[in-house]
Amino acid sequence: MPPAKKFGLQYFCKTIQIPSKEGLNSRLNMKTTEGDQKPVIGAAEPVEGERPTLKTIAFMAGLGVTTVSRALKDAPEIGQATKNRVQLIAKQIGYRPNRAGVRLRTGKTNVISLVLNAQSEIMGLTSNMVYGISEVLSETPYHLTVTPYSVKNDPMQPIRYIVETGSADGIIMSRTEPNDARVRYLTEHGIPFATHGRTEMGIEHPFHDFDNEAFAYLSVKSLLTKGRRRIALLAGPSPSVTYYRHLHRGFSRAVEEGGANTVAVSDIDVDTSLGRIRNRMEEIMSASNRPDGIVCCSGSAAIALVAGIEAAGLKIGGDVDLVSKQSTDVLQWFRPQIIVFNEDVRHAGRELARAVLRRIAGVDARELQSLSYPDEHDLRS
Amino acid sequence: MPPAKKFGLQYFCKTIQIPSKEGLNSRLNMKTTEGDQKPVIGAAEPVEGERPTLKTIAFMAGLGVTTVSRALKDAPEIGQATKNRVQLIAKQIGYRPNRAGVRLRTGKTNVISLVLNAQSEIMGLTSNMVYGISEVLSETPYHLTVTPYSVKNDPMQPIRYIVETGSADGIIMSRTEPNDARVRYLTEHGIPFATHGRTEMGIEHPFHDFDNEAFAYLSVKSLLTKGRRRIALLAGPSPSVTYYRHLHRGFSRAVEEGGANTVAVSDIDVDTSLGRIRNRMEEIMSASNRPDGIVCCSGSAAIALVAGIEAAGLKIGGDVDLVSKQSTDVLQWFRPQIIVFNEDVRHAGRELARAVLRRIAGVDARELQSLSYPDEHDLRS
DNA sequence: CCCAAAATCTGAAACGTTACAGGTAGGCTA
DNA sequence: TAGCCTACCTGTAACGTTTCAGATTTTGGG
Repeated sequence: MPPAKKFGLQYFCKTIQIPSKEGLNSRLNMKTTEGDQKPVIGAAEPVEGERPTLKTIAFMAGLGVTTVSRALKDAPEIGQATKNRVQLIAKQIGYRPNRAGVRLRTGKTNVISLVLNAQSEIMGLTSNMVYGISEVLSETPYHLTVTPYSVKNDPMQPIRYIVETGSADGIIMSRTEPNDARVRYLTEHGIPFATHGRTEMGIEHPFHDFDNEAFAYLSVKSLLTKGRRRIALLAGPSPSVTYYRHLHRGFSRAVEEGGANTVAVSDIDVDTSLGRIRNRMEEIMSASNRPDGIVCCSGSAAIALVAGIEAAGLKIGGDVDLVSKQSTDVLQWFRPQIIVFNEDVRHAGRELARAVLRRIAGVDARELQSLSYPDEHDLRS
Repeated sequence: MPPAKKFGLQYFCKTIQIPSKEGLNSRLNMKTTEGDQKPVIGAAEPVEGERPTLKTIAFMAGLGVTTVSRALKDAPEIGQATKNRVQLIAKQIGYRPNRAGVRLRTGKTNVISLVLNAQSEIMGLTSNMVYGISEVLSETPYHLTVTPYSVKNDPMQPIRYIVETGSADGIIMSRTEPNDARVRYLTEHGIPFATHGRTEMGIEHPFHDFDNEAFAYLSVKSLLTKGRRRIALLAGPSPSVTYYRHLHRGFSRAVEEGGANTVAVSDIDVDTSLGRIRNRMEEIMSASNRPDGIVCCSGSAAIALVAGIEAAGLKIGGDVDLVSKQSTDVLQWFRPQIIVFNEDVRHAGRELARAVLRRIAGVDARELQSLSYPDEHDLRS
């Protein structure tokens, strides 16, 4: 808004109280259009097109840079009239603090880093997570940087990098493990973070998690009411990621309560390629002791799974029922329709972002732990 | 690596040539553990746990900060022996330039910003794009920040923000329009960028695009060989995004060449919610002049589309054939199986990242334009 | 063996911000 | 009126880097 800028400059130059001679001179070492000419009053004017700094405002308001800095952050030692004036100028000329300056001086980066595993993309997870986080950050001075790492690499590597180079004020990470080296490391170093998923290591830290135990429990219950007695579970990567345990806990509890039987699904998990899931599923469903009810914890895996079932010549809804978690709504339109529970990953992103921010603000970790509950949708209606 | 650090320090302190008195003293104003004590030789040692800076290396090597800075970037005015020594120390103590320092001094942010529309998530697009870009950036000093914007908001807003605050060295953006205000703005401001998709405004700029014209052409051809004569197209948002035109061009050409007929699909495009696509599709397929062949340019839309077709009581492969573009491999396992063309979005991400980087390096825009060709997979085999 | 040129190296300044340690003016108390 | 306190504002230094304009040493030619 160049017109506002012009207005601001002219308007406020008029209202400057003439400062002492030294004060004035010291304010004149502003960038001039030509390098060598003597400092003249005119030369100290903010150059059109140059980004305004504290110095610009200070000159326009006839104040010191320090005063301006404090006025902008509402410090108590600055008079109200001055604050108003400074803040008005700042707004009019479109002042925005230089991030590099702040970062160099204070060490604050105003960056939140999302550390993700690039391989284990459960359909829609990354994007929804990113958008959820961004929604929250967009109203703050924080930027979001994304740091994916390959599943083959050490998950600690990006974390160490961030800590060593001080490149973020807070970290959000997924694929949390029961005994997570990253959680330990970050806690020891006092770096704020939040995890998608829980740990089991006695360290209190911010997290958001989907209640996978409830999901598995309810899923089995749902299969039981359909008369299914031989239930199988396709879970997360065993047992490295925590929610694998939650799934099994809820699953086993419901199976036992219902007096049903468990059919083990070996060799595949949610990380497995869809092709292998399909093939393995065809094998499993061709065996004599095949399950008649399956719980699956990923939408894309469910699709491969259905393909395998049908390749074995079986019919969903007839020979076997299927319940799946999904983190995007594609399964809604997938056929045959199956029972799904939605995990709202975008909501998780929002929660996680809020958690790190509040953690950075010093809130106790215990107050930043939340769970979201499965939300059943019987798509077969 | 604290052991290496220790080793480096001890080793090199031995090899320091004793510098002149002033030189030595001037080097002693390094951060001491206690604030007020007099500068002693020991106090100037790099503090364990503090991040090393140029000053640390300078002290250890008995050189000036300037020399170290130059030596690390292989400047010609530094002796080879010095360079080797400095670079060795830097490596041993794990020196990494402070980004805020560099950025403040040079204005270089070492950041690439991915500006995305949060709503128009074509299944897997965002994540694959992010991972593709990251793959390339991970071998450079660049970080990736993601700036999503709502489809309701002005697409220019995040772009303006980035330019005004100088928060990135380069920008990657999608949903390119024939006459794209962002492209014009960035070109005028001389900010390096690359677009996913082409413009038609006579400005040469780096881009990567999927050849949607070829995709549509080949798709129709494929339908024609199956005897389909009444062909419909579900395209991108009309006509704001450029590839809408490419799709139609390839589509029309093939339909004309084959002497077939076009069936218009109104009211819906790839941005429409899956629910509305399904419903609208049901209507269209219930009408008397329904198509018998459909080309669809998004995998998730195809799923909703199939649901609509089947809701109308029609059978894929029998009553109607479907060809779709997909940017992830879920359709592979979707049933009924349809003909798909893969767009490798991860590859696009890599291309785009390479393009911005080379653009930043000063390469001519015309050398940074690439197209990727449709890759047919008949999943029905 | 001397001097100029080339080869190396150097400190100071600057980028924009905030923390620190005052400074000044005005009003109040004694 | 002197002394002090409060309210408000100030300049300087520092964060880590690079650029500028030298300074010093080494080399080589005569």
